[in-house]
Amino acid sequence: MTHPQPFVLRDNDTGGTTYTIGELAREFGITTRAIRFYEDEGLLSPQRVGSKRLYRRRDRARLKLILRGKRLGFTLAEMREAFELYDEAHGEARQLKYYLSVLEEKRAQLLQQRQDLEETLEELEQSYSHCRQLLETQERQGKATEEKDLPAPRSSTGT
Amino acid sequence: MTHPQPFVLRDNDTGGTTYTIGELAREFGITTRAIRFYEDEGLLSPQRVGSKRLYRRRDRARLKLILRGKRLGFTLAEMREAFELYDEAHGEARQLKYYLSVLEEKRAQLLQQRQDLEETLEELEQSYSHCRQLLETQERQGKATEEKDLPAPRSSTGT
DNA sequence: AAAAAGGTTGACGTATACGTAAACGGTAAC
DNA sequence: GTTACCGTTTACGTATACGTCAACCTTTTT
Repeated sequence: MTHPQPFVLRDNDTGGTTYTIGELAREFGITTRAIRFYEDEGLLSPQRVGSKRLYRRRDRARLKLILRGKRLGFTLAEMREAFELYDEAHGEARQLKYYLSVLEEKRAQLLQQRQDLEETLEELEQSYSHCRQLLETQERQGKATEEKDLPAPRSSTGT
Repeated sequence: MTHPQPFVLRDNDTGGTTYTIGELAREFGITTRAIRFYEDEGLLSPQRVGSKRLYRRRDRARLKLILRGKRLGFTLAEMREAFELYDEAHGEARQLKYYLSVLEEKRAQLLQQRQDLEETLEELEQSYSHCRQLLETQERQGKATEEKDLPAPRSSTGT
């Protein structure tokens, strides 16, 4: 499995799929600035080829985790903590136990969030169908109305 | 229903349950500063009694919504928008339609978030049981270890 | 050789969501 | 009356997460 590769590495070949910073930025719809920032904050540590950063599958996976974490409201510091713990916890029992306690904490947090989410979704859907009912009633009554499907009908007498 | 109340209002009685800013802050575990800030940002508009703010059931409900929204990652600006739309949408079809489109957008956002959440929870639980297995294996092997249940076992040779 | 298209490191700017302190007003208790 | 406690406004400070230049390399294309 880990025997030396009998091939001559051609230039950019580091023995696996790699990505430039621009490719990742495009793929995930973020800026290169953001990706470098995550590195500054200790969340990524890509290889270097000359002065350029080279991202591998693991880096890409972490970036994915970062973005998902962000959507869930985790701060970059929290995620760095998590990554560090994960990296360090491969052995000693104390580390493992601490890691477990952190995981439980995060779990509780996510469960609370799921609760919030379900509640909000329900209210949102109630609001939605209530609105649709109102609309239907209106449309049956006043057929003389023009102007439909306007995108942003805020105030019309502005400066 | 809306006939004038035949009672003389006694001092603080505004005809319903009311709260001071301090009460709300304590109840929700936030600072009064935060509550005033939400008002500055147009998310709350309590009555005034003299110079003091007086919060009613509706204000409290909104505060609850604000805090839940925050836990879900909504910005204050987004929530103010939502409140304004809700308040304005009680009538005209155009407003209602716009409101509906916004609701759909939010719904999509929340569904994505639920997806993220479920994925994260699953990975977290896998990580959890993997860790526990590691621990059990270790404990069966090395019984000579001391020091258990340490809370934060980070590096010990710091400055 | 010159331009275009990527990459690099600073360094400063910005929006959000408050924290913190100052300086003041009202009122209830001692 | 003064201490304590609650409230008020004004204003500056701060952490997070980048955006936005600037000024500079490479490498490739023309």
